[in-house]
Amino acid sequence: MPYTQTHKMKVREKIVGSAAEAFRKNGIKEVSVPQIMKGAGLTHGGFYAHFANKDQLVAEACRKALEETIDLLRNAAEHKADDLKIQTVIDYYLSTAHRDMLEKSCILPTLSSEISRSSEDIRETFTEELTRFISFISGMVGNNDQKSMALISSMVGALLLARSVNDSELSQNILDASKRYAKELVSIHTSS
Amino acid sequence: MPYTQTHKMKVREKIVGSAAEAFRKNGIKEVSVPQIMKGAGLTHGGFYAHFANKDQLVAEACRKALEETIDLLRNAAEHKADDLKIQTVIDYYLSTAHRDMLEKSCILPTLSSEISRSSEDIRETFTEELTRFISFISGMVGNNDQKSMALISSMVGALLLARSVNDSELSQNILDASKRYAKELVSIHTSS
DNA sequence: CTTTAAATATGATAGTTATAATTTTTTGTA
DNA sequence: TACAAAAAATTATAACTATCATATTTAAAG
Repeated sequence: MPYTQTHKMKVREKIVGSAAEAFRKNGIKEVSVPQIMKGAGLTHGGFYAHFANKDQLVAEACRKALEETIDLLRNAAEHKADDLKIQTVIDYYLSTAHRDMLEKSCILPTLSSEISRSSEDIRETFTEELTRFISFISGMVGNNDQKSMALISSMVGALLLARSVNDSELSQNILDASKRYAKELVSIHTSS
Repeated sequence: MPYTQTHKMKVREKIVGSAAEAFRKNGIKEVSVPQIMKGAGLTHGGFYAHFANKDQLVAEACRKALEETIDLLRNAAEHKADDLKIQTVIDYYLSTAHRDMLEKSCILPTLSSEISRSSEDIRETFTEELTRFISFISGMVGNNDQKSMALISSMVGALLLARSVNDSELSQNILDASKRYAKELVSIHTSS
């Protein structure tokens, strides 16, 4: 059997990685299969030896990207005291660094609207990963899923809007306002 | 001069309206000029007698859609007591009706990510209208712009995520959680 | 009515897309 | 070193895109 056993897997991973970056930077529909393959150092023809179609790649790229984001946040919060973990996550998520680091950032603000219009397979994968994300945040706010969902929504919406506006002061204000209120939200006592 | 003076204006409005609906339902890139013109009852060729290019139409459609949303929310809150206006807005924005009424709904969750990657003209128009939106909400929360921005981010993110997931129970939970915390946020006393 | 300019439709162009078939290259094994 | 099978590249296709040039229709003004 020519080529090592792991070779195809590695190439496949490279394609998924190329796609995960390109999608975050430019959107799913805006990035073509040839562009993705070029980003992985290949030509477009070989694509269908790895994936049945573009949708399958989209689903995998979303999974990979969301898992990377969870890992990143987990690492950032790892060495903090328990009650500071969520603050760290909020500060990171709503930082200008995260706002401006498009191709490595969280897919939720960038790709969710396209995903909501995508195939069932993509939405299925996305839902699984978002559920994981909710649980991850929930673990930092006293296992309160409601609080976690509200917090995530808040951060996702803020990053989304902060990226859309043309005015850097307004953009910063949106981030700061949400940061402040997200932290208030964390400290609200709830019966749930 | 053949055709009435108002005729071209009316047709133009019709095109903008068709675009505003189609974009919200399917995204900007996903909707072609021929599709928009068909939606307005016309053929594609005449498009460039009305607009210099697609981007110009996108900017106008975004302006129109955001102004319609503000009007809608204003009307919904109009006859409520002052301290209930914002609750009404939150309840409407995070309702399943609004979630499911894609082509008539607020563009912020649906189009913001595409807009963040769009031309300067489009972002400029978007920023103007978002500023208006922030002021509108601010007027309902004691002219607190920070609170307004945090609230809008929260609602936008929640609607976005509620639409993306595959699981209607999770979708409802996201809406409910954000509704609850948005209301808590409104009642937080702030020094700003 | 007839004219005429504006509005709309038809048709064309050059580019891009996802996908598939075919050819070429690669590389572990015999 | 030669071979076989797998991987990747080239090429092809049919459908779509934004935009433009040209033709046709419309309806107001004479």
